[in-house]
Amino acid sequence: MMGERNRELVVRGKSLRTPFFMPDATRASIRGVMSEQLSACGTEAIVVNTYHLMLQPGSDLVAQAGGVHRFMRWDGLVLSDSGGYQVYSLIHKNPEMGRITEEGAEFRSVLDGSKHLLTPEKAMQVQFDLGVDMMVVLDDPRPNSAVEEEIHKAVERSVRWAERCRIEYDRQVKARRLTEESRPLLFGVVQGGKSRALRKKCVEGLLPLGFDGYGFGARHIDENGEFLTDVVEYTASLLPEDKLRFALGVGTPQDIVRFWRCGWDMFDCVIPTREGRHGRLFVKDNLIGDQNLRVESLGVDAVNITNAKYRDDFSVIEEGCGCPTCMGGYTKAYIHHLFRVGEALGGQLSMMHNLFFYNKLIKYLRSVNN
RNA sequence: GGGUAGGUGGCGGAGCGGUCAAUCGCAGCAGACUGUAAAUCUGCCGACUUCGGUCUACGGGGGUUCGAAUCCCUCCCUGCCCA
Repeated sequence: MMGERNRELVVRGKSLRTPFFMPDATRASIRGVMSEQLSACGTEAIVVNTYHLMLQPGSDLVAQAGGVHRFMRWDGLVLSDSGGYQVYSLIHKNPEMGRITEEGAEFRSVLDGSKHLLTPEKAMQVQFDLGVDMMVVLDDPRPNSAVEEEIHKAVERSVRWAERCRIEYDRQVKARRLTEESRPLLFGVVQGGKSRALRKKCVEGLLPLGFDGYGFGARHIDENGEFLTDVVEYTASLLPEDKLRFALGVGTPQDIVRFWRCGWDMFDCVIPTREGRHGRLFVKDNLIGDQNLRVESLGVDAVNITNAKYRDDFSVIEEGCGCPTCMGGYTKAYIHHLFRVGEALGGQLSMMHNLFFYNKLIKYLRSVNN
């Protein structure tokens, strides 16, 4: 098992314990949840997106606002994703949305069709303009179903892009006169799909560049939805113990525990917010007492609040839950009603419950003597 | 009383001789969602079913036709206009 699993780190003057979960505020917002409420849910750090904020409102405007923290009124930590995921979710899934060249990713804007070139250097500059606490190199993720040759090329390109990011990062730190204490952390991202050899090759390319932490990139499940335990565990074993290990886009409560057991300690995912907004609420956290953290015994369940059976269920989502929604006494019948009539408050109450649930899971992981 | 437009599945509303158990939207029932093109998307949505079909259906009744939600007659009922 990995070294110290529950440790405190200080990033730009703010402390944080591992492991931690960051909800995705892609466009500098957790759709309808205020910062005060986020904190009440136990959230300590969030993720914003380079690509989306670059297009709208533009990183220069965020800089003008005094940085993303001030802009969105969030005092906690902020990590920005590089736009690497959009290389995958937009371009690889829809070739008409742009193309990848050695220079960078040429996006056709999802907003108006205009063209935008996101180079590794640009990705760094934008993230510095956003003024985030943690940033990620631009990478080139590929679907796990891609042929090995394609993933091999993506690994090599990701390493070259990581190097360009590293160079631009150092340039920015110097130009902005940032110190060791005030500089943001920089994460490299390990690609390589399902292949041990390619993951290793990628790690070997990234380590000499010296990042503050390393991410597990691309999907962690295969085409059949099976968790790639071997490659997830193997990749973690290749990384220095004193570096942060960031499982990008992870995941379901079960997958977070799986990753954590494999040695990863940072997570971000849209699941708690998106599924909450879609009416799926996590309940029945039975973790307490199971020191082995067997995923099978997690006891995580979910209710679809839009189901007709909740129409007249006047109990809260989960008795004893400390989230703002349950503590506030909002019943299932009420939330059900809000979804029925299309009121945004239904999604907001649900997102808060799910975020609290995720943070409760994280707190439990911190408490487990590993 | 006269004229006129209509009556289609829970609602709205297509269809105007066969390929109609009937486009589509809403409502309803369930599901999906993993570095957010997602307050989105998918499936089901007359009854029964051994899922191949079977039955009852487009206001009621009666015709024409090989065949009618679609054409004709008649009755009933709505909306609008004129008295």
